[in-house]
Amino acid sequence: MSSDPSLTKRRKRSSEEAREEALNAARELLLSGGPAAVTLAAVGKAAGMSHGNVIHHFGSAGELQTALMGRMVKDLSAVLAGAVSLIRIDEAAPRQLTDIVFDAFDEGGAGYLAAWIMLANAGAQLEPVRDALHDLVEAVYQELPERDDDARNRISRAILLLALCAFGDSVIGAPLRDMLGAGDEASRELVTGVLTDFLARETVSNG
Amino acid sequence: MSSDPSLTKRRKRSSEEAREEALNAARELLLSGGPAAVTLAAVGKAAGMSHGNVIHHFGSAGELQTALMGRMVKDLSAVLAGAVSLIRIDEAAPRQLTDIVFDAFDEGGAGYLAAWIMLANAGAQLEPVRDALHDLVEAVYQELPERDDDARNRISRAILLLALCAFGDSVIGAPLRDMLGAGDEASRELVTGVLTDFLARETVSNG
DNA sequence: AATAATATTGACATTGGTGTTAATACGTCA
DNA sequence: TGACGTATTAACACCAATGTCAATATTATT
Repeated sequence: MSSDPSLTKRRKRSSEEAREEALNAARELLLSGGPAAVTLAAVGKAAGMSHGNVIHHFGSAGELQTALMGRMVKDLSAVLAGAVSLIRIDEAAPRQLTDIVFDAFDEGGAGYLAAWIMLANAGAQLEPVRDALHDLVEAVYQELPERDDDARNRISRAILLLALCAFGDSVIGAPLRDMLGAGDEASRELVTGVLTDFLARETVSNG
Repeated sequence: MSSDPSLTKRRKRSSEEAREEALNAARELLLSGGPAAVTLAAVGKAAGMSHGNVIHHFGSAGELQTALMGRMVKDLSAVLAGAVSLIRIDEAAPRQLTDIVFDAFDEGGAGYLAAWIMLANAGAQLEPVRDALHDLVEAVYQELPERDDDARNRISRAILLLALCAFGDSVIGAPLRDMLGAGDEASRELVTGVLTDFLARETVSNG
């Protein structure tokens, strides 16, 4: 009775596949149930494997967490990087930029994951985003008619505001918009309007 | 050996005091170590009491968590409400408004706590903030020279953007500003500039 | 087909957080 | 001062999550 061929239904994935499926399951669990819901047993069950197998592929629960953070940052960076090639400065540019960054923080719950990273004191994990943001600033800058330090500075500030709003909206936007009686698109329209000014005007009043 | 007077140094607080000290300890633990650091034992130790006593005052770990969320929302609402009386529409108003709301999210780690609430799927806990935001919108509105539906709508949008940025900056602002080479005050200066336009201009481009 | 490599599992030990309880110390009030 | 209410504690039981390990199934290789 120790070996019953009819009942054996193991599925053997490659190491990469197993990790990928486990990470997908972990991400969904985090988004649906919060950090506390991401346990080895829960991830294993959702991914169709034993919790011991999850440890086998990641080493420990902490390393699974780190891998999940790394994957999210990688995805977020990739979306931003992919957006760079689409940048064109015309009348539709502000809304396009807004949608790209807002979508980047929405898709796959990147904003939620970023918040989780910050709460877990793992801010250093966000480092790879730095290059993506720099590339984004540079791409917009190169499209400007007049290029100087002030212009680059202006773009940099615009991207900062855009990222802050995109992040904020992805995490707490829904209840906030509801409280203020604003529609689903309110945040994006708002930021689009601000960006339009930023890209059009010469300088920005400060202090 | 069951009673040794020389070693007894119990400190008996009132029920309110005990709860308050425990909540303060819990908040600090959450900010310094993340959600996982908020355990009954840790809270008890930080507050100078046994973990059993924490349960005695809150009923359960979950109720301690709920109480902490409620306390944070109450504090945040109070700061916003207290700001209402200070609102004056003059040249310094935008920066003043910005500082009030940014400080509200910074003080006591309100932004971090709000993010934690959203991650824990407890968004309903934020409900009391609704009134505070409405009052803030109304206060600014009453200071406007021309008052109509469009004006109130404009204020409402401005408060939305302000809240989004204040929240975002409190949680992820530091690393973001660092990535973009912006100074500590960059976010506030940025939002102040936007608010200045919002309060000055007639309408806002949308769509 | 046989062998090697490894993905996979189930059972177990361990740790840590939660919650219970009986006993005890502290403050209040008669 | 003595009694009462309760804040407080230590010790315990319980459970869930983590991690270990030996055995087994599955795929690839020769």
